Amino acid sequence: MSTFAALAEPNRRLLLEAMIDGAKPVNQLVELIGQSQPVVSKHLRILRESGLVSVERNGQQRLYSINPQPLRELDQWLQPYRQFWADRLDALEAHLNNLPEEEDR
Amino acid sequence: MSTFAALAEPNRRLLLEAMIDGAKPVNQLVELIGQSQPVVSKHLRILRESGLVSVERNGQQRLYSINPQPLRELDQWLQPYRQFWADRLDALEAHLNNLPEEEDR
DNA sequence: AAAGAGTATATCTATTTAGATATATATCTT
DNA sequence: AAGATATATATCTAAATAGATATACTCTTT
Repeated sequence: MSTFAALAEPNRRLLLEAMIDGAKPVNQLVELIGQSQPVVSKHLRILRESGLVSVERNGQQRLYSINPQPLRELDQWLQPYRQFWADRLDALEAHLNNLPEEEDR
Repeated sequence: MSTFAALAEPNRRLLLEAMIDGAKPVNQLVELIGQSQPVVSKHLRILRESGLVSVERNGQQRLYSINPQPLRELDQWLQPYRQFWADRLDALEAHLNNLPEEEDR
């Protein structure tokens, strides 16, 4: 399944978003998205097969985490369209505003 | 339909890509993606309803062009994931490298 | 006004897909 | 080893969707 198709399902986007702050076991993901465990496992399988997440065993749990490569490619796919919403300086400024915060130095 | 769902269909992505260099009438788009006219019109309707394209009449033709707003939002959706493939400086550098070319000044 | 060109819509069908339910597999605990 | 816990898979069903075909609409040309 393409990255776009994998991301087309809202619950799968929720699952990804839940992993932004780190790897999560399935039972935590089940709670977070409020769907049955088999449904969550099925979505996770699709995310896995699309390369969007990786799994790691930890005892009887499986820890799912984000695999950034397909998202990177999505970022690149967007490239030719960026000309439509900004000239060079605006794009740079927007990018700087979007960067994660950090202490002054 | 969500932006993601609209973009999940390969022919719709082809249609969008065909509009990168400017507005195009339906018959040109039909040729470019090699699908029947009704199928193309259907895909264009979905792109329209998702806000990804705009139409303008020109005599008996309809000119379709890219409407960037949803793609912009997709770009913003990606933001929290960018930390996974770069630290701040790398991200900035990558962004600068990605900007459209322009003459020196 | 009639004919033709460009495009949209309606309807049908086959395929895909999300979620439900039941069950299997693997690990841990006692 | 038996039970409990965590997760995956199989099967079914209802809904969504892409493409095919037929037809309607609108503008232009004659």
